[in-house]
Amino acid sequence: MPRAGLTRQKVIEKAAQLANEKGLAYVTITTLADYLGIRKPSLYYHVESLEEVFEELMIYGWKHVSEEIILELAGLEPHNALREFGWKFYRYAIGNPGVFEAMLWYNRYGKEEMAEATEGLYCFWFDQTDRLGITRQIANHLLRTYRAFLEGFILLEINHSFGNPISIEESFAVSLEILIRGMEQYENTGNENGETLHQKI
Amino acid sequence: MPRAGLTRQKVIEKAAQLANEKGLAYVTITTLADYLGIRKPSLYYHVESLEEVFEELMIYGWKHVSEEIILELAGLEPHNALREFGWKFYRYAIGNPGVFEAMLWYNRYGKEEMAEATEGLYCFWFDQTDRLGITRQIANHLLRTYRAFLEGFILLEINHSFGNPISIEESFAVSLEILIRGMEQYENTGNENGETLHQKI
DNA sequence: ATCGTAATTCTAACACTGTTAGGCTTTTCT
DNA sequence: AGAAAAGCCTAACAGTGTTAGAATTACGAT
Repeated sequence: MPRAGLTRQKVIEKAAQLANEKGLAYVTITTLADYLGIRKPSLYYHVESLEEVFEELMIYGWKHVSEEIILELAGLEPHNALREFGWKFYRYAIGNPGVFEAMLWYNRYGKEEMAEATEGLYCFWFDQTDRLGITRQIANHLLRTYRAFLEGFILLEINHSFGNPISIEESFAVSLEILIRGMEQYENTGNENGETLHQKI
Repeated sequence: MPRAGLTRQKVIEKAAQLANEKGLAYVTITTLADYLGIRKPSLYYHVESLEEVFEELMIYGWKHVSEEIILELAGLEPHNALREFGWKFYRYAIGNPGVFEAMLWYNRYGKEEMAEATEGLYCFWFDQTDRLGITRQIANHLLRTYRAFLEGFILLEINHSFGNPISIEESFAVSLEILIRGMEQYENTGNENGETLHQKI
């Protein structure tokens, strides 16, 4: 039997593909092995368990979305930057629904790799809130607000949980305006020098 | 062998208990049968499948949360009503995490029973938005905003996905202020008479 | 070139799921 | 009391993730 020439990286990438095509729940040891053209037990040479595959998918997703977002949002006015941040995240998640589902498990595993993958996002966020004169204390709360909304909204969309026929994109647009306008009440109340960077959400 | 004297209702209630104690993922045919003191196949006399159990849990949750919320929020000023709505939902979900997880699947099954269970919530929502002079069109968008944030935030909390040690309740409080302040930009722009009631979200 | 070793894939088997088939008791109704 | 239905059981099946261990393939040094 000829070898498949697999590597851990390729396994994860294929898993990402499969998850995006058929949903994360479809990714099992069986289906993934099939998709890779090998037998189930052979997978365990590259990966420790199914759970580890999901964990890697999570890191994979946050790494990619961080890169995309940070690269393209430098130099925007804070409000616009935050709006575009929302849209970029949204488009990535809708375009990669399976990987997004895995991203939801962030912090379930306390890995260093995760901190590295998202460090750029934190910097970006606190950069904007600093420029808006928002306390670091509040900025941390607002980050949770933003994250909760984004992940919640996209999860609902992916699960087809919006029954109403009105435009989902329009709902998302309105929601961003709500958030951006809502945080104005906390602007220009903060110190110049933030407390600590590299916070977890 | 003496009978357990079970009924469909009791099975669902026990499933809810189990889900809240150990998490929804812990609820399986095996564990549930064990918890009820019967053998696995006996469950199928009361219930069609495991998926049906989850579906019933979802309806169960929405029914309960609707009742709680609507009963206690009559007569409040709209902004306060919305704030209290958020808190009531939050406390219910945190107090019943397993049932809440099942509630996330809303609209995955297009059941009539679901529409009935949540009808009260819709009425409550549109009652508040009407009084604030918000268009029904916008009110539908805002409902999605609110729902996405609530479900997203609670899901993150339940999954222990907030790594930062700062107070989660305070984050929730700040978030509600964001939402309530944010929607002011859409107030007093609507007609007196709403379009249609009983909309899906 | 060839031998030894390590890397990669395999088959076989295990414990665990949800689910179905069919038998045996207990309850309920006439 | 007798018939019918309801409620629970044991036995078995196909599917899952996972482990053990044998069989190949590839590679590096002699």
